Amino acid sequence: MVTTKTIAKRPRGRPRALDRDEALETALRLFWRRGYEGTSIADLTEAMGVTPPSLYTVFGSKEQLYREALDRYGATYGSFAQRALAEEPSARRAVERILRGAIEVYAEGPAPAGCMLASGVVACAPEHASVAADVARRRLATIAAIKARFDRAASEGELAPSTDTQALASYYAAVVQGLSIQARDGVSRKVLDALADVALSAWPSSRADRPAPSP
Amino acid sequence: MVTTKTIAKRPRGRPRALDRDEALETALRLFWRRGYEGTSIADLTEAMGVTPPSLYTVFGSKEQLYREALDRYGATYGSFAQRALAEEPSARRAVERILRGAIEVYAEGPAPAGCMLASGVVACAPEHASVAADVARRRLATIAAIKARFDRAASEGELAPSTDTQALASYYAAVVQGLSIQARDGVSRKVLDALADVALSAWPSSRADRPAPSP
DNA sequence: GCAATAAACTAGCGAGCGATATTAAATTGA
DNA sequence: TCAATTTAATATCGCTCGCTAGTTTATTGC
Repeated sequence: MVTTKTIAKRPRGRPRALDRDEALETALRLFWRRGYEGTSIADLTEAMGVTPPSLYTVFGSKEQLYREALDRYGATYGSFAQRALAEEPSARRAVERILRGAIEVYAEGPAPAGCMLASGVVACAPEHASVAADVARRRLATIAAIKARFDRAASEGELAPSTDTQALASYYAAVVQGLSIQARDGVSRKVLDALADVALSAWPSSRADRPAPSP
Repeated sequence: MVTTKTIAKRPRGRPRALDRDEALETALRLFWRRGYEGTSIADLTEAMGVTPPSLYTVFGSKEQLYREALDRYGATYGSFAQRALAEEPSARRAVERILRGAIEVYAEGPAPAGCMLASGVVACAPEHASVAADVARRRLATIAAIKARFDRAASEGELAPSTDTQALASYYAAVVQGLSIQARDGVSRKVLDALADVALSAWPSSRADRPAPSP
């Protein structure tokens, strides 16, 4: 699925000069840094070292290439969230790992800064509405994944059964989205880490045993 | 400063047919909804009901028009934050009003959704780097304004002197930025309000009197 | 009324956009 | 060796981009 398997006998015609995987990584980084509308076919083909027809033969269209780049982002740089949700023993620890992982990728990533999804297509021309809807869907899916982990935590007793898991998931997703913007704006890693500390202090069990005081 | 004063005697030539203020509001809404790169001069002139030369006579260039639209946004739709910081008696109440005000504007605004600044130019083509830098500068200025209010609160005793006001300001700014993205993605106002409740529970004085328990 | 002034519109600039028809090059099967 | 097959590069396509030179229209001062 990732590459043309070397097992299959070489097909008939002229062999591919363009390495699909490598070209996709190149596209990912360009789209990540410049966004969908800010990246042109000329930018992409130049960075890949090919001419437009090759790109279109392999990827179909700019929009299809972008979606594949989003898939790849989710499977690589952006995979820290679902890995944390799947691997950590508690929802609380998963959230902490997500925030630290986000800072790691957003502030120290390969070249750009911020999240390709959170800081991807947000406002755009109406002719790109379907791309924007796709990106929005992926963002919402991340929130849903966090909520699912919180629901499990509620059923297991880690969180009170009355916990508003939807709100809590949206909340931590919002923090991650804010981290993405501020990482791009050049806010230092030290401040981002302290920001995450504050965000983690809102975890319900930290205050479950007493009512919130009114200032 | 806002309009050509009616006191001054009419200038010599043909009078302006394009209402500057009205045209700027039109531009603001288009840029807000579609972003800088997603809005074309043709979009703008069509919506204003004029031809390109009129726009260029009045506003100079697309980039200058965008910056003026950002100014106008800050003075109108986006003014809730600095008004809250200036008017509320405590930093805590200012923060609460900022979050509620953000939800109000982002989820119920005139037509678009989200914040023109937070969801404005984030990733873009290198030729628009100066616009991106301007937008980033405005976002950072908002954080600085919140921090200044927190510093005052620390000096007045509302916050502990040891409070990391920079982190706390970045944190609430991040929440607002996340609200902007999620409002655009169609997250319901009910969830956004509950999200804000969680965010407010991280306010330091809510937990200042005891150490955070480790789960 | 008429020159001066200023803003409006017509028409189109050069450049870049995403995408492709056409042709040349490289490999396999017979 | 050579037809068949597949990909790569050349050379654009039609369109839209931000922007403007040149002309027309509306108003004021004299």
